[in-house]
Amino acid sequence: MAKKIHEVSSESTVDRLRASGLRPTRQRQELAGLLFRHGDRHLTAENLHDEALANGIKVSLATVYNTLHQFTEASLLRQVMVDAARSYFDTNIGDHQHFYCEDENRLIDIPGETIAVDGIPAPPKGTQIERVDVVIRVRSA
Amino acid sequence: MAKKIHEVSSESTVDRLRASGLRPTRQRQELAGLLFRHGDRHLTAENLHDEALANGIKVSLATVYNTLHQFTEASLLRQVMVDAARSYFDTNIGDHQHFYCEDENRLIDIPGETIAVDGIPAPPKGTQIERVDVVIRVRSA
DNA sequence: ATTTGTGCAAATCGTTTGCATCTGA
DNA sequence: TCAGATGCAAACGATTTGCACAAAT
Repeated sequence: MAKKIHEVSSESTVDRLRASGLRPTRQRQELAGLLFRHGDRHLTAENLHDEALANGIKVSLATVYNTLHQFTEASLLRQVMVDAARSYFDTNIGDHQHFYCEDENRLIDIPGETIAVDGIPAPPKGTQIERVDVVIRVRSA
Repeated sequence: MAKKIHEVSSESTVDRLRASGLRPTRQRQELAGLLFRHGDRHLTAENLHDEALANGIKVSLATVYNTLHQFTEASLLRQVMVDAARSYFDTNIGDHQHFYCEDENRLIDIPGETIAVDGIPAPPKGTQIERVDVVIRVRSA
């Protein structure tokens, strides 16, 4: 008989998924558990897939991609574009910006209160601002 | 006898390449000619390749990629990361930022003087700021 | 002469999709 | 029951690479 090693789902996770109109399937609960258990995180689809496998969670890479996009659409995650090679997903959906270490491919949060963008021109006719993204690229000195 | 329809190379182009430590090969001169002939532009590798072919310039897509990266490294171009699907290259290397129309996948320059980022925290220990990128994502209202 | 760049096609990488099977409501 | 999810493998599109050939210094 297998021992239950981890407990990644929870009441709140289930409710959160339901509130977003997503069926709380086993995979979504387990992935949400990994994503939101610890604090703010920045990870790629591969990262999450590896982490799932390492935690004994059976899920395909395709489902990880689907889930990440569904969560992003449901505003549970935010996608960060910094590297042409791969997409990062940020579990912090609050107002904030990022440092990006180009050497180590690592993202670091900057709280939204500390940073500000001034002098934004009126958006092009017929459009409205969706989001303002700031990426501060850094390298080892 | 074929008539010379276009004249994409020039003294300044050759000098510019030389100054960047790049051999002024036929392809690099012609691509540079296309890139910098008109004002500020935002284009993908495919865009440039198509444009080259349309102008009777014989160059492979692989060479276009190589050239774009070499130009970027030589600071003749700036790479803009806004879309996970493809990379844009900006012929404007001055201080400026961008609107990004998510509907039409179009970039619009914002002059550096009009926009400002305040409250940037000290960069992580051992690193220095390389560049500050601002992307203002807009959608049709 | 030697180094550097080019072209092509094949390889690679992250990501998406088609479809048969499963599962939650 | 049955719409919605999943898994797998195959498809995909953008980008890179290996290597023989060509061009620049």
